[in-house]
Amino acid sequence: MTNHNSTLDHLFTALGDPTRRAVLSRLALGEATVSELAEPHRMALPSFMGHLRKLEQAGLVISKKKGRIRHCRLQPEALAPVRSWLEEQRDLWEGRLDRFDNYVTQLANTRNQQEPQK
Amino acid sequence: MTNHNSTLDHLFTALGDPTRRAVLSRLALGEATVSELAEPHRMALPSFMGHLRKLEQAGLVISKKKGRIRHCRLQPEALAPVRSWLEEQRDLWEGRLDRFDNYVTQLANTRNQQEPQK
DNA sequence: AAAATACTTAGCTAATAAGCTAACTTTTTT
DNA sequence: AAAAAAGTTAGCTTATTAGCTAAGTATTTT
Repeated sequence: MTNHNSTLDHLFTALGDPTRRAVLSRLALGEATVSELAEPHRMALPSFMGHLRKLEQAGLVISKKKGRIRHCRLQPEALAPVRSWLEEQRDLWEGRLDRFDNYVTQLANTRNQQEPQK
Repeated sequence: MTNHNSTLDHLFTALGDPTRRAVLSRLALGEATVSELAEPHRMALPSFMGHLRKLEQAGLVISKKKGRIRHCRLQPEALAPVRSWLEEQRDLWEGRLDRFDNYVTQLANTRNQQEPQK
């Protein structure tokens, strides 16, 4: 295939897990430290860190360490490629619907001409 | 967590693979048989069927067998939960920005009152 | 009736993901 | 100076994913 878009791969994969989506929702309310983010999830910290790492790799979260504390925040622009892909798909699909409309319209016209009264 | 939404899990996971996204783009142009869908992908048929199965499990594709041929088509409504989730996230984030704006504005006012000229 | 087509099923391998515990490093607190 | 806090790193287990080949089952075609 011409476009193996690994950015979309990483984004969609990151979003395909409930823990990770919960972290994003939490971060939408404001910055948080790793422990704060981890607290609601029944999971050992190293396991949770794995999820956080995926979110960072997808570009959805950015973090910076101050002293012994790591602060995380959302990078909402990172969702742009996802939105674009969805819109692109919608356009494709609507394009198809339009063509189908044209076809039906044309077919109706043709029929009216060929069989004026049935 | 209160909402372990496995529909979103399946959808995002299905979208997180380039072969599967390519199949969706292809199907946006119109129905196709399994072999037609598989043809552009350098992959054995059983491997490809695995991808198709995931798309069906996510509800994105519907197929029906006529004779020995399986015809597939897109189910575009299936993307709705994805769109909803994205909009929900955007709302959350914009909500936060609004609150931040208010905070900054308020802070500025307070400063003006406390330290009229610095 | 035989051969070809279009999947399907079964079973196997290698890689990745998700989780854990234990031990370690670096700040901060006391 | 010692203890607590907040991550990190290392290493291990289990489950899932993605791919393959070989063989099997219906349906058409010839």
